[in-house]
Amino acid sequence: MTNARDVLFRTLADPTRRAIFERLCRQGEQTVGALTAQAGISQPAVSKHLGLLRQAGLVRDRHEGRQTHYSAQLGALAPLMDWTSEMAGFWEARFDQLEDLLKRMDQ
Amino acid sequence: MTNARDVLFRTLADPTRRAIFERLCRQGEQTVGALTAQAGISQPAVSKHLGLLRQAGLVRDRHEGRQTHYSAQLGALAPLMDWTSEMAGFWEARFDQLEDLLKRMDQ
DNA sequence: TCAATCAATAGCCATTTGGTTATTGATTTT
DNA sequence: AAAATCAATAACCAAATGGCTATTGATTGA
Repeated sequence: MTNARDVLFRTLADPTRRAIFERLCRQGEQTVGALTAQAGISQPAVSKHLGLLRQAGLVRDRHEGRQTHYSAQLGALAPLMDWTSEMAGFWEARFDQLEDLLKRMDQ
Repeated sequence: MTNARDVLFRTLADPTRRAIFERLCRQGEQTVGALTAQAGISQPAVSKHLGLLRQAGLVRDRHEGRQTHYSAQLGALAPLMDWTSEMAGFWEARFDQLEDLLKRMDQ
């Protein structure tokens, strides 16, 4: 019942987690250590957030020795954009209906 | 510290609440009773969701006798679109940097 | 006027969530 | 080989969240 869109919205809802994702978008690939250094929370907390971001498809990880590098997967934002324009579309459709109605009333 | 964007993401995170907003987008203005009839939760629960949606600027209410009509405020989605394209922008900027680097290496 | 209806609020409860510290497994470094 | 470092996992906890029932206030209908 809980689809990909639900997961996406829920994952992006937390400000700390979104900040981590934003940083990966702005600055590209980062290690867990680098992300922890500026997140203001503990390393395990950061790892947990990264795990959720990965489950949502928003980041991917790359292991290199004992470090793990994470990077943003921008494509994962597509459902978000789709949803937004879908909502905008409904709104416009209703606006057009109203316009038609007014046009008919005018005649 | 908790800005409008935070509120927006947090408000849209819950599937039930988002479904209510979607319905208002698709079908236009609805009363609390109409929304409750298909939400699968109690009237007070629906009212609570509507209260949060209103706080986020996603809906507005209109009182008419003892009924309250709610409608979607599409403009409130702008920060969401802005954020998404901002993220996409960062990604592209880094892509360009990479492209430049490769071009320089090629010479 | 009295009963019925509509929506908001109050008060409560179970679950989820985001954080912590402690530990473990794996890889480097000395 | 032993010590140090990095990131994931485990176990726990407090706070936030989303739901419920009961109630209230306001409006409408009989």
